[in-house]
Amino acid sequence: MPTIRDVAEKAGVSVTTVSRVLNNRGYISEHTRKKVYQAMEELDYQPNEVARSLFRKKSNIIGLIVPSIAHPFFGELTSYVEYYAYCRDYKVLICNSMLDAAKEQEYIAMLRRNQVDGIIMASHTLEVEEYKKLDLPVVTFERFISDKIPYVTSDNYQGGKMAVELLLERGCKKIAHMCGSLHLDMLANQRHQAFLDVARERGAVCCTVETDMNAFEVDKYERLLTDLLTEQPDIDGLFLNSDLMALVAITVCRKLGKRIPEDVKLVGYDDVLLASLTSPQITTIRQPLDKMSELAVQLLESLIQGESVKVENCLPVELIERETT
Amino acid sequence: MPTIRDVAEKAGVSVTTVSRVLNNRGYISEHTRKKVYQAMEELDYQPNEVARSLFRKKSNIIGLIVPSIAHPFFGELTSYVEYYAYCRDYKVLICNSMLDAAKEQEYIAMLRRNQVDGIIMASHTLEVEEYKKLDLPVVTFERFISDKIPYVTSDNYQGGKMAVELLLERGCKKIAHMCGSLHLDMLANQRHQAFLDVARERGAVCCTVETDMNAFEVDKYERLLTDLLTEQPDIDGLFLNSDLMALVAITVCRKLGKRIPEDVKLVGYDDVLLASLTSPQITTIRQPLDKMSELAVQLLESLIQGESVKVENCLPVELIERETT
DNA sequence: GGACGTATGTTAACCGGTTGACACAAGGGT
DNA sequence: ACCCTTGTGTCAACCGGTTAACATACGTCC
Repeated sequence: MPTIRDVAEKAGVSVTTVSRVLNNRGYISEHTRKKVYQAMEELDYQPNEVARSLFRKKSNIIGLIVPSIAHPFFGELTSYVEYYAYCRDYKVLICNSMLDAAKEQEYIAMLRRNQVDGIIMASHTLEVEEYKKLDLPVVTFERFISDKIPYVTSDNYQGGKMAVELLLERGCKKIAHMCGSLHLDMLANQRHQAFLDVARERGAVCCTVETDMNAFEVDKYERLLTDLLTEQPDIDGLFLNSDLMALVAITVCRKLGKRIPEDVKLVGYDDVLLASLTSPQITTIRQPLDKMSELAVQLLESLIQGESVKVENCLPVELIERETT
Repeated sequence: MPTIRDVAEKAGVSVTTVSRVLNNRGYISEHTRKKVYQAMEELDYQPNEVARSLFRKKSNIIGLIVPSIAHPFFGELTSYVEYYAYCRDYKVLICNSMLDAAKEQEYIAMLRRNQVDGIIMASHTLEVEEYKKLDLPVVTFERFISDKIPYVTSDNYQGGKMAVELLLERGCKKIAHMCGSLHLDMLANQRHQAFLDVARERGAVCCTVETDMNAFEVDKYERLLTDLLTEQPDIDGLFLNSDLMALVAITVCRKLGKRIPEDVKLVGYDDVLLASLTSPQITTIRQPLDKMSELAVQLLESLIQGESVKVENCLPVELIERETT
């Protein structure tokens, strides 16, 4: 790899001059500028960003911690975050926490060692206190940590409400909600609150299935749903916290010989790409993932630049009715 | 952020001593080591990896270029690559080329600027020559560049062969293959070669649909498949180059009133998580993505360490028959 | 002829680590 | 008494850039 010295030599100028060209500061004649660019071209020179980062105390790298990029929701999220970050000249280091608290903490330490300018947290296995200690700019998805840490979310309560109301309107008598662990106070838990509130208000029978903390696995979903629907065969409405869960639910219903939407109705969540590609297509609550990701990147950049930002950033959800209701 | 100087001061030793503790070199008494560790603990010190990278000329970061992480295949791939890389103490910078050649080239330049130790390329929009010029360790997925650049692939010809043979065995008379652009000489094109060979050998009528270079979009697949199946309604077997395409094909067939597998049989490719979650579940050719990713990381690490490695790394595929055949 | 703007070079410090050379001291072994 | 091992410190150079301070040189304008 050629260095700035090689460029200077080749162009017949000083290192300072090359640096001035590179950073557009001070006086540079058109002639010299051309010579320098040409030398860079010939050497295929690329400035060493590691050296620049060290000096500037800014790496232009952000960390993104997700449970697993293999999960369609987080895959799409990552894709958007990377896109919007790159537009603002930030690179993304990815971390798959696999919903493992120790791993998540290790990742955070790693990101600090690597001097990332900020972190977007979409995995939350740690207690609030752990995040509060962080001296870095942080933006979270779907979790309130403190009034210093902005979060991006969508209107979970409204989403849960619309989902359940739709199920009841379509005639469901006994409904169930499948969600992740309710132990950590995630904003997504508001979906469950809405589920409970609406069910009570309308006098519907309801029950809840919490998937375990450490399981993001389809097998687990399948087992839980199979158990649920065999133990309580009169359940005729399912509200699922992700489209992936809904996808599994479709499979399980088919295996149990339950027709959708005749015998059981489903509402998923997220509206990932897949939701419209399944058979039947999944009725779901759409989170504006594109906008949410853009906003997260925007907020993080503002924090990095020392600006203060709104802490709560809640975007509207939308009911997309398809074929499972 | 505390520096090594702060640690030295707090522990009452010299910077050199702290560095020796950090890197386990030279003589250090147990007593001093403890003092230093305690100081690091108290300050919550993390060594600045940017400074270390600069000195060592090694960033312990690798770049991963994929078309889009939102695509389930590449999402899973990325997840595995990140996992195996992290096990070997490498961090991953992600790049979504979106199958855009200019973007891909920009990403490569960016990765060089950032001094990544190597690149895993799973997106290939550029001509072979462009990759040959790279002075970095590179491992590719599914593409032969030169005998200097190792590649990881699965047995594409065999995969194509098994897929088509299955379709014909199940009684298909007119089959079609949907694949990406055949323009660039990707190893995945061997699937198409196998498709043609087997079809000719068995005297089956066949045709091909190439998706456009720049389209990774489901809409595009849908349009192409709809056109195909309406213009040639006697097609009764589809071989699709990814499970995502197969998923779209299921939707299209349903819209056109064609039953699967009675009227049309499908074979997908990859065996991503989704393939077994759809209704009907997709018969597919399984690529051992986990092993392939691990191998890619292993190879890259070997290259980084200056070892020489086998150029061709081909893993076996497996036919997973499910419900679409 | 002096002031000023433009253009470039020289030098040195700095970012936060790592490393080698060398000095020095304490303790043990012979 | 001397050598060796162990433990620690000081100092300086280095990685590849950036930047401030200062010097110098050429035009040009008044």
